[in-house]
Amino acid sequence: MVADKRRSEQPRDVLGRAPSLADTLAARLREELASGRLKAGERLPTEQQLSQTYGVSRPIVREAVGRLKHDGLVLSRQGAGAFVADPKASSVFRLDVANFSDKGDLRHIVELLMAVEASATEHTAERHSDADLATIRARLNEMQAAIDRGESGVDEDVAFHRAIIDATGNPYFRDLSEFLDRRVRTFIRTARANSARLAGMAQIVQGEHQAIFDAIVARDPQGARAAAETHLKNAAARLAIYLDR
Amino acid sequence: MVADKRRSEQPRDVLGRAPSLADTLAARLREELASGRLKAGERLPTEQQLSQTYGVSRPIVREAVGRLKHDGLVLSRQGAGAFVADPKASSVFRLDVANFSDKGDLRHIVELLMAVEASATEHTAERHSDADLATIRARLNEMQAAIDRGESGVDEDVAFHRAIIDATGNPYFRDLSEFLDRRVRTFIRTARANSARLAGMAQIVQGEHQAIFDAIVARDPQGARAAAETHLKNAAARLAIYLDR
DNA sequence: GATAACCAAGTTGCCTGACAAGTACGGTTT
DNA sequence: AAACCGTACTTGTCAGGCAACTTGGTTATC
Repeated sequence: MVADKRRSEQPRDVLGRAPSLADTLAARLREELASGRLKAGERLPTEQQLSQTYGVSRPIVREAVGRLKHDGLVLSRQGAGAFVADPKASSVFRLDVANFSDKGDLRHIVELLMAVEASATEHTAERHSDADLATIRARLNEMQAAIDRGESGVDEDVAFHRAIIDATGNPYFRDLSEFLDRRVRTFIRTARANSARLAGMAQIVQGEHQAIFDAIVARDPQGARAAAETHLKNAAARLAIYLDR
Repeated sequence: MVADKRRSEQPRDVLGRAPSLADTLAARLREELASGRLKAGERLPTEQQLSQTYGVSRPIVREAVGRLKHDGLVLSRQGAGAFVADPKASSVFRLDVANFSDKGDLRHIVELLMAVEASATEHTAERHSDADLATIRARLNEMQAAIDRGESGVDEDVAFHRAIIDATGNPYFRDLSEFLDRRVRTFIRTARANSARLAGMAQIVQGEHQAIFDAIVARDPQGARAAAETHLKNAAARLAIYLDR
């Protein structure tokens, strides 16, 4: 495993990256499936045919079809062929956040994040263990310590929310909100970077955190949900400020 | 950005399909990344090295790495190599529902479904158009018609909820709840198949639908959320009955 | 001596051709 | 008519090779 010394030179994938042939072919086939020209259970053209139709080699076709298989859209049997999978039976879900810079898109993401986090907070309020509570309290204190040190506390902020979500014991909540959180909060982080009003705002955020924590301690699900919702709503509002500049 | 430890790549024993080499290799590499032996920004071994290390041909390595690229875990630049992607920057999320028969897993799924649908219903109540409302009403009537014909109305049930979700205009709500819905409701459908108490229950369900619809019409977000929550909670309870038998 | 142009090795992207393993279908045999 | 079998077809895998691109060091130039 050779280490790359120039870590700052992380390749920018989003822009400038020419899509590979397999990528474009996979996209076209996906379109073909979505359009309904190929129905569930039907057989796809053979790799040979596909390679001729689209003018690429068979390994490329294999790679493209392999992705569809990976995403649960097709199934293949050696010797028989590849078949369109029944969407009802598909067990994988794929979420693509393509154009994150788009403001409408960001709003949609935040809405989903709010739905998940508010519900998770509610659940945690009604079924947390003592150990869960101790962890959450520790994160809350760390956030305060970061603020006292004059830092933004964004990382501690994330950790606090994550502790709450983890306490639900629901891996789907955990994974989904971790993903959404990362997307939204890295956005916030970069947006905040040039801001001067950092210190005061962090303390306001902390106050909202305290309200959430108190409701959890009191085992008050409704209150916890409400506190989480206002917190997230405020966060979205604060975010909007930076978006408009 | 991957959601699950129970990767579907390894034990695809569902239909007896032996996992392909590319599948298993992809799973091993994924493990390698998740374990942290390879950190973000580092370069992966070359395809040549990988093919020697794991004793497979280079096309197989390409296919495996291609899946990691597809899932946003790896980025590659022609001539330079393949690099571990920064999870923070990853823009794809993958949700794997591997062992759906597991009861705990089903509960987690239902919890997520409830979170998404309740929030979506709330949003629709506060910002629906007349056209949205007309569509939802149509679905409600179709459900009633199905019940009057003595059918279970499961399809119409799904369509009703889907109309509400669509009205939010949030594609992430739509896609996610469609996926979860499909998983849960096909389960319900098969569970219900042998049940005799079908007719009466369908009418009860319809009553809950009516409550949701009324709250939406009244543009009462809180009421809509509450109605949706009770409906989903009841649905989960009804489901539990069939699970326990 | 510092800087710019350049070259060679290494790497991924893609291709052709081939063989093995498994499947489907039609013809043959019983 | 039913069971059997062989052949063509399809996917899974491998080997080797060329083109495009990146990188780092070397050489040429000022």
